[in-house]
Amino acid sequence: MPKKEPTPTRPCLLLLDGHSLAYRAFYALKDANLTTTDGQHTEAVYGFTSMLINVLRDEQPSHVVVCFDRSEPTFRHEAYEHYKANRQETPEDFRGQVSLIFEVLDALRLPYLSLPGYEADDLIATLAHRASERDMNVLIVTGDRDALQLVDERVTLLMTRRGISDMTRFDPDAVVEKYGLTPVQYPDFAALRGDPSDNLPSIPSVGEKTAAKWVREFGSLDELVRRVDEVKGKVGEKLREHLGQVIHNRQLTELRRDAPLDVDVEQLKMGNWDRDEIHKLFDTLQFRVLRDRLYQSIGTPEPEAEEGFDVEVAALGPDEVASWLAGVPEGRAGLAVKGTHGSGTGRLDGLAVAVPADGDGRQRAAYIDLTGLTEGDEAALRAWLTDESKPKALHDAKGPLLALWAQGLDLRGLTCDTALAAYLAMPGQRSFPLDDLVLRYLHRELRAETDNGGQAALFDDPEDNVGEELAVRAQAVRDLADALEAHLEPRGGIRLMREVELPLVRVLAELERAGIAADRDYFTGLEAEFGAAVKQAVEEAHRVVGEQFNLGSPKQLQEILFVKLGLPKTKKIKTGYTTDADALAQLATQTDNELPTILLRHRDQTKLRTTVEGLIKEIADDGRIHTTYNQIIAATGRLSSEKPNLQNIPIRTAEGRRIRQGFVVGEGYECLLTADYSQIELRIMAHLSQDEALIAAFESGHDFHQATAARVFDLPPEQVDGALRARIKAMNYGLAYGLSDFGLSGQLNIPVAEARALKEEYFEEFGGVRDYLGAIVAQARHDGYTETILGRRRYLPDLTSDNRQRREMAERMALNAPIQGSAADIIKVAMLHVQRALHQRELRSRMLLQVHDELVFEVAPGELEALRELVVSQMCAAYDLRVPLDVSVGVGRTWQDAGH
DNA sequence: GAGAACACGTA
DNA sequence: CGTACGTGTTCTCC
Repeated sequence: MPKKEPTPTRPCLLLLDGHSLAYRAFYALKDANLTTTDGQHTEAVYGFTSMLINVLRDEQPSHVVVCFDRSEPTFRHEAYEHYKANRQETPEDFRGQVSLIFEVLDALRLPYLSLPGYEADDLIATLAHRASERDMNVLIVTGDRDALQLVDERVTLLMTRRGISDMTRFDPDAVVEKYGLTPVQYPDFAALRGDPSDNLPSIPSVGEKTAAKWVREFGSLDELVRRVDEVKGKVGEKLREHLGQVIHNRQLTELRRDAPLDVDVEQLKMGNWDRDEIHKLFDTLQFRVLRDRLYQSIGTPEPEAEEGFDVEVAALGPDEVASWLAGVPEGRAGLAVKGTHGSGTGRLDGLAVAVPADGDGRQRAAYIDLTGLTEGDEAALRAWLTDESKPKALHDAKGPLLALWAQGLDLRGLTCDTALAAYLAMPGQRSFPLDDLVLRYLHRELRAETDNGGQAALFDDPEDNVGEELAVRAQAVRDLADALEAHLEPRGGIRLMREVELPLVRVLAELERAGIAADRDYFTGLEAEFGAAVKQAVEEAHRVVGEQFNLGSPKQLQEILFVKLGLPKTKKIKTGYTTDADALAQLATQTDNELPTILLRHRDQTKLRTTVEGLIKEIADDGRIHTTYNQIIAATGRLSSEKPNLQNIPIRTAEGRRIRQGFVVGEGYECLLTADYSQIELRIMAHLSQDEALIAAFESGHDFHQATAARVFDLPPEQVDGALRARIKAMNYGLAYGLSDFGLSGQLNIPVAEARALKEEYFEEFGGVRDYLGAIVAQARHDGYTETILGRRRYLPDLTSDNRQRREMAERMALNAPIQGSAADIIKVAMLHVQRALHQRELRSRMLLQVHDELVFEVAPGELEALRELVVSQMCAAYDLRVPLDVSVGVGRTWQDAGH
């Protein structure tokens, strides 16, 4: 669930443990067996460099240094002769890779260091200490748990989890959450537990659990030693017996913060790397893909430093919230929250409010720690948050809203969501990080400004740092809301935001919170059944081919199908010839070999099995599946659904539909109801094109495809057979996607010439459609964007590209965007109206899902007919098209039964 | 190990 | 050489 709110980037020293990371990389990639052509192994240097590139990209440190161990004995060896005595010899293949890492660091102009007698950890501890004293933030990257002791308010630890780039971020809270110990307590714990990797002995029958329990109970090892007689039982005896050893361990687990390093933190500032040298080195190492990644991710030098935010933040203590909120000036406040959210719920830890500047022009903000509120505070905060007349702005509000709800709070008066506004301004972008938007629209850095420029003002109390960072975000959101509205206003996007997208946030949050009930036992049974079918298909395939192979590997499949069996070649793809379902179906008809059919069945069943597995994993404790809707992903204005994606649950095949039977009505409700728009995109096409023949086809009362086919082939509708209808149906739908003659021919399995002729015949009857489609592309090329019925834009700069492929792609997008996008507009409006009507009539029934043109509801007892009427009327009336909107409804115990 | 490529489900 | 998505698996990287 947890999706952490991003924290602002600020100047910081990045400290890496070279050997620790190199080893991790080596072992993670050992099976990959990476070597250059002359046999030099590169697993460690490759993995280390790959990780380094990512960390530099993601963390954007201002200073960096990589610390290495030395081969000489350290002070720990002197104190304890068996220190690390159990270490295995360095693997042969690892040899020489550390010096290659040095070469990479040289070329990147990144400093690295080591010191005789000290381990990298001690150097890191020392430098972290020195940087802290200078008010810098520190980020440590290592795989060594000993570094946990260094974590504090200013020092964050990224510890590799499994491999090398899968890292956990530890701030003090995270350390406590994970280990139940503070960072300061960690070395005490490590001493008690012992450490096999350092060869520190442990106390017999005392493991991590007991060690941690003692440290928690007594607070520290010192205290435990002082009161060691209080420890009862056998373990107490063992402890007393080994106390000397533990105390000795303790001297070794402490990292030295006073290593005599002759280096000033300021010397570690990042510089520009040597492109030539990188090219040469990567040539010898034969890093091709990595070179591209390097240049792509951090190839462009930093933009010139921008100003930060000048904001005065008050960390509100107990009983200060009410009075502070009472003094908030008129005007829109910016909000920023600290917490996590996902799967229809969340948690809120803190909240920053930035208010309009008053007389002296100084920006004011407050940070409210949600964990320490008095009753009065909470009442005041609740009143302010829910006061419709207090306008507020927030970035990506749906998650915070869920977090507020989980806390028993609510939010009203939201007049701008800066992520939504940015989405409407730049619908093609797929993410909208606040710092990027701030740079783009406000020409500022997302950080606090100080009088001395550069470095952020840091408070003495590190707690205030969280507050300050959040306050900066709140202030940025406030300013950004104004800037984005000013941008959208002349482009006609304000109404769409205020009247559709913004109110929809709450509706989507309600859907996510409700979730849909799942029948876990049923799904489990289904999974087993699909699994058995997969197994059988695998066995059959192996038998037919006469050898074992991986059916899930397109690469091996190509080898089997086209080389070993010599079957006809299929469509070319990058890596050879496709083995997709179309191709396999083709092969099945072309040859006598039963393999393609077996493979198709295997694909089917595998897909179904993994779908069910994915669903089972997402069933929450309440027995329901809570998807997350993304409102700011799809370039056309549609929603998307993730974790899990409930917008692609199978429906086409009977086998697939069985999955829908696992989505059931929840406890206390009567049944599920689904309502979907029939042919909404075609109706929109009729509306937009104003083609009278198409409009007439919708009004004829006949089946639409049948009616259009009748017109094209000049037959009475009753005489249109299935084949003719299918042809025109493919045409009807294809048009909205920019279907080519070639594509149509492929789809209908007819020659291209025939497809072209069919299209001609179609357009003879529906000329308005052709005119419209041509006009829409021309308009989009002229304006640079398309527009939906509600004025939602999609920008398509490629319409004027010299590259034919790109241009034609953009043309198809231009054809489709107004149609798909208008359908998205309509169902969004429908959702708002339905939800409003449900509340107004105080019905207990609730909306659960949206699947582009379908809504799914859970019907409360006795409300079926009222709900049906409400839903149909609201959906039909959502928008006034030239043709009526048709809605069909189904009811049943499961999603499948409620289908139609 | 991460990222790309492939394959496939929905509207 | 039909649009829009999200997810799972395998393979490449060198």
